[in-house]
This record gives sequence, C-alpha cells and structure tokens, in this order.
Amino acid sequence: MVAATRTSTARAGLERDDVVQAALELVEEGGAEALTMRKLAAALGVTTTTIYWHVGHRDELVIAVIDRLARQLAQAPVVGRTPRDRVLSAARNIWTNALAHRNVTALASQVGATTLLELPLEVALVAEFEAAGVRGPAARDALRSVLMCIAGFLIGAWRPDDASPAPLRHGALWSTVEDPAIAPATVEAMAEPPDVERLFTLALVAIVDTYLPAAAHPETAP
Amino acid sequence: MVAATRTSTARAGLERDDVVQAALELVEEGGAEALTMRKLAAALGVTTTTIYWHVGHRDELVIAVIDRLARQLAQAPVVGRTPRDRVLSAARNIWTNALAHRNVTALASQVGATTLLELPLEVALVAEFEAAGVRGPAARDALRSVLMCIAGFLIGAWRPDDASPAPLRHGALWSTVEDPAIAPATVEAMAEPPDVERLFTLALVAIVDTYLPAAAHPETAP
DNA sequence: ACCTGAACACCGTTCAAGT
DNA sequence: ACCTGAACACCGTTCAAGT
Repeated sequence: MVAATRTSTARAGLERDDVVQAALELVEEGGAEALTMRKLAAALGVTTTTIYWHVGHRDELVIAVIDRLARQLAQAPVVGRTPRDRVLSAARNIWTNALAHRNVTALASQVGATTLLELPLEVALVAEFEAAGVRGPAARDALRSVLMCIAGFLIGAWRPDDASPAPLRHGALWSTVEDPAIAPATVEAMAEPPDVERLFTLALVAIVDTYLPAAAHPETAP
Repeated sequence: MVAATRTSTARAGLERDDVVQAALELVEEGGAEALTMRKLAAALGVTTTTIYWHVGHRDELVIAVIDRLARQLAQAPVVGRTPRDRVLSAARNIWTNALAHRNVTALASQVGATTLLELPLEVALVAEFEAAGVRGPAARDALRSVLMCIAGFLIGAWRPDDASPAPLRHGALWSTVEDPAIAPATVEAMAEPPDVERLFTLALVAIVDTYLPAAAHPETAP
C-alpha cells in the first residue's frame, strides 16, 4: 500500500486510489445505485466532503472507477486456428468480460464510457478482423456491430425475466395472447426462458460472417 | 398540459388518467429522470401526495406510463411479399417504434417492462415467423434474438457518441491506439461514427436468416 | 495539504388532518 | 372521495473553517 510510504501520519492517510478502489468495490457488489458519496465516505470512515477533495464530483468518480477496473483486467488470450475462429474468440472475450463485471459494465454503459472499459479487448478484436481481411471502415462497422450485439444480449443475460415484476414478465404477458396466426404451442414456448448464451453465439456468428470475406464463410467456401 | 395553481383545498377534478398522461409527457420530453413525483405534481398544479393517492408510488406510475403509451400506439402494418420480407418488416416495426419513443423505451428497459410496451408488435413478428415456418421454441429463440439485437443497436443509435464526455468517445480513445497488427487507416476509420441504421439492417438480416428455414434464404435458395 | 460540519436544493414516501 | 401540509430519510454538492 502506498500509504505506508508516508512519513507524516497525522491525517487519515487517504489517497485518491483508496477512494476509487472502495468505490469500485461498492459498485461490483451492489451495482450503480450502491455508489453514493455518503455510503462511500462511510465505508472509508470519513466525511462526504473528503471524497470531493480527492476525486471531485460523482461523474469523475464513476469514470475513475471504470478506468481502474480497465487497468486491473487481465488481457484475455485469443484462441483459434482460423482467422474466423480467432475473431469469434476475441469477440467472446468482450462478452465474457462484461458478464464477469456486469455491474461496472452496466455503469459504463449508462454514462457512455463503455469504450474506456474495454478498449484493449476492442483493439484485440480489430486486430483479428485485420488478420481476417477486414480493414478500414469495414472493420469499424464490424466492430461496432459486434459491440452493439453484445450490449443487447447482455441485457437479456443479466435481466433473466425474474428481475421484472411478476405480471410484466415475458411469459406472463405472452400467456394472454390469442392470435389465429400463431399456434398454441408457439405461445406456450414463449413462457420458457431462452438459452441466452446459445442465442448470443448464433447471433455473433451470423454478424461476424456478414463482415468476413466470402472465403472465410464455411457455408459458401469452395 | 393541465397546469393550474390551486390555493383552495377543494377538488382538483383530477383523475388517474390525467396524472398518467402528464407523466407520459414528462418522460417523452425529458427522459426518465424528468419524471419526479414533485415535478409531476407541479405540472398538474397539485401537491405531491395527491399523485400518491391517484397512482400509488413511482414504480406503479412508471408501469402505468408504459402501459398507456402501449395502448396509444397505432398497430404498424407489416409489408412485404415473401415471408422473409414480412418478418423483416415486422422486426423493423419494433425498431422504428423504439426510435420514435426512445425515452419511454429506455424507461421500460430500465424497469424490465419492455414486453409490456411492445407486446402487440412482438405478436405480429411471431405471426410472421410462423408464416415463414418458424414455430415453437425456435420461434421464441428467433423473437428473443431479434429483440436483444434491437436493444443493443438502440443504445448505439440514441447515444451517438457525443452524449459521452469528450475524452471518452470512441474516436478519442481509439486515436491513441498503436498496434502493429492494425493498419493506421483502420485506426483512423474508428474515429468516424458508423451508420447505425445500416448496420442494424445488416445485423437483423443476418440473425433472421439464422432462424428461417433454408428455403427462405436467398443465398442458398435453389 | 487534508479533513470536518453545516447548509442548500433536491429526491421518494408516509401520516394525520382537512373538506 | 379527494386533497393538503408537515415530516422523515435519503440524495449530490458547496462553503467556510479547522489542522
């Protein structure tokens, strides 16, 4: 701890890094709404205004929290033999990372700082797109499409319906549907939760294959 | 708006529907955070507690707001000659509707009431999937995949980077990237905002084609 | 330089009371 | 039945002041 190097121990010995780290822990455990200036101060045994002295107002603190997690994250390895497999692996790393740190990821998404959190993983993905022959604006479109797809499936993955009030759940609302164009068996199937992990994989492959050169598609390869 | 300042303590002639309608207008104009019990009361020329008498606490009010917009929405027509085109049209109706009512859609997403808002459009989409030969659990997976894809691209569409603080934007962060595996031209391309509408269309087609029977795919059709 | 205490302008929510 | 006023427990943020 850096505080140990201090010779003058008259104060609380609090440093900006300690505050940010404590804030990160609050978010990881309790989500964005658990991060209040007052709770954070209490967790550090300090007054609310002390937080302001160290990190400024809440927006700056949030950015610092995201930045701190970004630096802590280990660079996940990209695996696979073919360029296509490696692209999928790099994309899946972003997905896995977001699932592992859902609360910070959700916070980053709220404040529009997603890129700050996952830039190294994005860079790794684009590098694989380059290796697969996708570059320039096409690489940007491919990256953005994959990122937005991940964002959407994340919502489905970490709000597994039972976070909603009972009468608002997908199954509950669909159970009231009567439509001559829809078979009863299909309506019934709507009540079951989907396998989000599997659906994500299918969607990811579909989108990636849209951007890869035709030669990389297994379906249309000679 | 029904605004009027009352001093007397007699009836305001307020009904639950008026409160919900005023709340809906607040959200449509100013987003979720514009909907506070106090602002709503002020807009109606009434005391905060009156809101509670009419609609209960905020969660119930939010649900009522979403429900009210859902009932107001005109049923968008599905167009197209082939089953595939009609599926894409029905899916695009959900996308278009969400863009048109972004604030309420975002609110619904926050509280897990998305289905409440767009159930009729979901039913229309599933009906087209049925007509295209996708039913039962496969129809559920197809619907869910399309919905999650829409959710992700919505984030990209209504947070067009300039909502983020300047140094956190995609382009700004990417401009610092130096990676031997990535061509400078590709890094430069990352600074330009993508055409989200176009990317959404490509992704939607890719996902829909994953679920449609092979005969419906133009690429693999005989 | 570091930290405290009081204060301000907001929130959601409840309760007793008025007509 | 409908509505008000006061109150409680929270927020983020600022300011003067203490060491």
